[in-house]
Amino acid sequence: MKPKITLKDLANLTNVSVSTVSKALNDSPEIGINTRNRIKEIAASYNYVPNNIARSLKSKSTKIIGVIIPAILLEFFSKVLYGIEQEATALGYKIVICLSNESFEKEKESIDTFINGSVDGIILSVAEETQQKKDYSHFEKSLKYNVPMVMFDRVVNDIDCDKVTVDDFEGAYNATKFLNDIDSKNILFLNVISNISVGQLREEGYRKAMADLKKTPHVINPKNYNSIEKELVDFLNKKSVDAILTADEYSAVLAMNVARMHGFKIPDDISIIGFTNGLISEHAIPSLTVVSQHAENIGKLSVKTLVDRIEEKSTKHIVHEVVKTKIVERNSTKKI
Amino acid sequence: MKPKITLKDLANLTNVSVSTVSKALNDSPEIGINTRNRIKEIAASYNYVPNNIARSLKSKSTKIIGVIIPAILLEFFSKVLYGIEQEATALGYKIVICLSNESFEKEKESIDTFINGSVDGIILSVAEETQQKKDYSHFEKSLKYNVPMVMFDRVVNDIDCDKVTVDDFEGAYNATKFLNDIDSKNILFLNVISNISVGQLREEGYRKAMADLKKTPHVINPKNYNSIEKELVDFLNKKSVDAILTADEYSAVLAMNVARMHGFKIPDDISIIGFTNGLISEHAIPSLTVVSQHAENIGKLSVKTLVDRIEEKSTKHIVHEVVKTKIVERNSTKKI
DNA sequence: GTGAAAGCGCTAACAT
DNA sequence: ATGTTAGCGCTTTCAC
Repeated sequence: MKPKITLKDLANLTNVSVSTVSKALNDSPEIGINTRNRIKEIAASYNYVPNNIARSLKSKSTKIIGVIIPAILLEFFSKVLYGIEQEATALGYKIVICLSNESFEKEKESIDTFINGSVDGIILSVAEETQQKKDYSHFEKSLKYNVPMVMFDRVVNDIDCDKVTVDDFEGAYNATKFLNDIDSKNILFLNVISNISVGQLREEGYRKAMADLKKTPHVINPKNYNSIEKELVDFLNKKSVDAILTADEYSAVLAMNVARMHGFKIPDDISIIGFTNGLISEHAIPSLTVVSQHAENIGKLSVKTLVDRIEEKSTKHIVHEVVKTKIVERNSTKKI
Repeated sequence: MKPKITLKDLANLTNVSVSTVSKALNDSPEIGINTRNRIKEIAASYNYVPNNIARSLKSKSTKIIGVIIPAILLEFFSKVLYGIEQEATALGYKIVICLSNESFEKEKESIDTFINGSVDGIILSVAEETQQKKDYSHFEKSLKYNVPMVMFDRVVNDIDCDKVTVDDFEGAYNATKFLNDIDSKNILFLNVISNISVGQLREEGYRKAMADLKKTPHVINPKNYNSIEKELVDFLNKKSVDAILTADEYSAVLAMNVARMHGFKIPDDISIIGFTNGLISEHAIPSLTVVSQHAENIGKLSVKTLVDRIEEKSTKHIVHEVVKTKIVERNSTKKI
C-alpha cells in the first residue's frame, strides 16, 4: 500500500504552511477565499483524503461503535445488526463487529480489543457460556475504563450499564393468555433455552399466566434440539395437550412436525406459538404464530441509547429500555 | 469517558522515561529484567492498555478489514460474514462492516470511509444498483489509493482486483444435468435475479447444459417475487414441465408451493432445485434439493486472499479464486 | 541499561 | 491572512 498524500505534501506543493492547508480544507474563514480555493483544487487533483487515524488520535473520538454478538447465523441477531447499522449510519457512526460465538473467552477478548481506544462505545448481547459461568469481570473492566456500554436482549442485571431488552416475561404471559382465549385447555411450555436469561424470563411469564388462569403449568426443558422429539413424544403420550408455547422459533417448527407425525392436526388438535419472528416461521407449513420481538427496533434503540451516553446528552442515570413484544397471528393457532 | 492512563503517566509513576516504559512493556531485552517486571506490575495495577489508535498511526497498519455487503438479511451474506469473521480473527484482524443495502450511493460512501486509512484492505460484494448502473468509478478510486480489495460473489470483471466467486455457471450446468439424469424431460429455468451477475451466469450455465443435452431451453424472468406465481402458472398452463431449476432459494420454495397448488405432486410430477443452501431450503416441506455455494468458505477464502495481498505474500498477479458448488440432494427431486 | 528526541498526520491555540 | 508551535500516545533510533 503506497504512502498516501499528506497535509505536509500539500503544504510543499502549495507553498504555504501545514496549518494553512488544514484550515483551508476545513473551510476556516481565517483563510482568504482565493487561497482556500487554490488549495482545495490542488488537494482534489492529488486525491487528498485526510487520515482518519490521525484525526481520531487528536480528537479522542473514533465515531465507531463496537458490537459484540453471540452469533450471526441466528436470524434474530442479524436483524438486530441490521437495525444497529441503520441507526449508527444515521447518527454518523460506523460499526465494528466481533462475534463471541457464545464463548466466554472470545467475548472477553473482544472487550479487550474494544477498550484500547478503538471505539467510542460498545453494544453487546451476552454469550451463553458467560451466562452459565456467571463471570462478569470483563464487563466490569470495560466499565472501569469508562467505555460506555449497552447490553441488549441477553443482559446481566448486576452490571451497571444501559440496557435494552424485550419484554420476554410479558410476551410469554400474553402468548399464554392468547392460547387460553382460543379455548386451549392444556398448555405446554417447551423450553430448550432455559440456560439463558431470556429463556428463563419467558418461562416465568408462562408460569405467571398459568397461575393467574388457575391452571397447572407443564414445562419440559430438553437439553438440545435433538432431544426435543423424544421428550415431547413422551409427554404427549402421558398427558393430553392442545397447545404448545415454545421459548424459541426453531423448537416450534420441530414441535409442529413431531405433533403432526403423531397424528395431531394443526391447529385443530394442537395450537402452537413460537418466539421470534423469522423466516422459518413465515415459511413453515402451516405458517407459525409467533411472539415477535421487533429485532430491528432493538438494534436501533441500542444505538440511540449508546450515542446519548457517548455524547452525554442522556441523564447520568442508567436507562433500561424495554421493547414490547407483539403476537403475529398465522395459521398454527386456532381461529375462534 | 474519562482519560485513560498513558505511557507518560506510567513513566512518572515509575520514575523512568517514556521510552523505557514502552520497551519494558514490549519485553525489549534492552531493559533489565528487574525494572521490566517492576514496570509491568505497576502498569497492570493501573490497568494500563496501550492506545491502539496511536499504534496504528505509528505503524500505518490497523489490522482491520473493511467489509461491504449488500444485505445482512440475506442468509447467504450472513454466512459469508461468518466465514470472514472466523478467518479474520484467526489471522489477527478485526472487521468493520458497512451495508450498502443494494444502493450505489451507500456503497460509494462506504468506500470513501474506508480509504482514509482506517482499514488495511476491503472485501466487498457489489450492490445490485451498481451492477445496473455499471458505474464503477468508486472501485477504481479505491484501487488508485492502493487499498487492497477483494470482490466476492458479485464481482466486476473490468476492475483489476482479486476476486473470489462461486462457479455459478458450472453449478447451474451440473444441476441441469442432474435433473436430466433423474429423467426429467422438460426443464424450466426460473430466474428472478437476471439483473445481477450471478443470475446471468446461472442462466448461461443452464442454457449451455440444455444445448449439450440437445434440449430446448425454457426461461422465465419474473420482475420480482410477487410476479412469480402468475408467470409460472401461465407457463405451466402452456407447456408441460417436469423439472424446475431456480436461480435463487426463495423462488424455489415459491415455485414448489405454486406447483402444488396446481395439483402437481413434488417430486413425483415435478422435481425442483434451488440455488443457495439456507434455512428455508432445509425446512421447506418437502425439503429442497439445492446447489450449495459454501458461503462460509467464500468468506474465509476472501480473507485469506486479502491478507496475502496486504502482507504482500501473494504474487503481484491478480488472483481469481473459484469456489466449487455442490448439489445437496433432498426431497424435492425424484430419486432414481 | 536508560533516556532524549524525532516523528506518524492532524488540529488549534497562539503568534505575527 | 498566514505561520509557528505544541501535542494527541506510541515506537524507535541514536546517544549516553
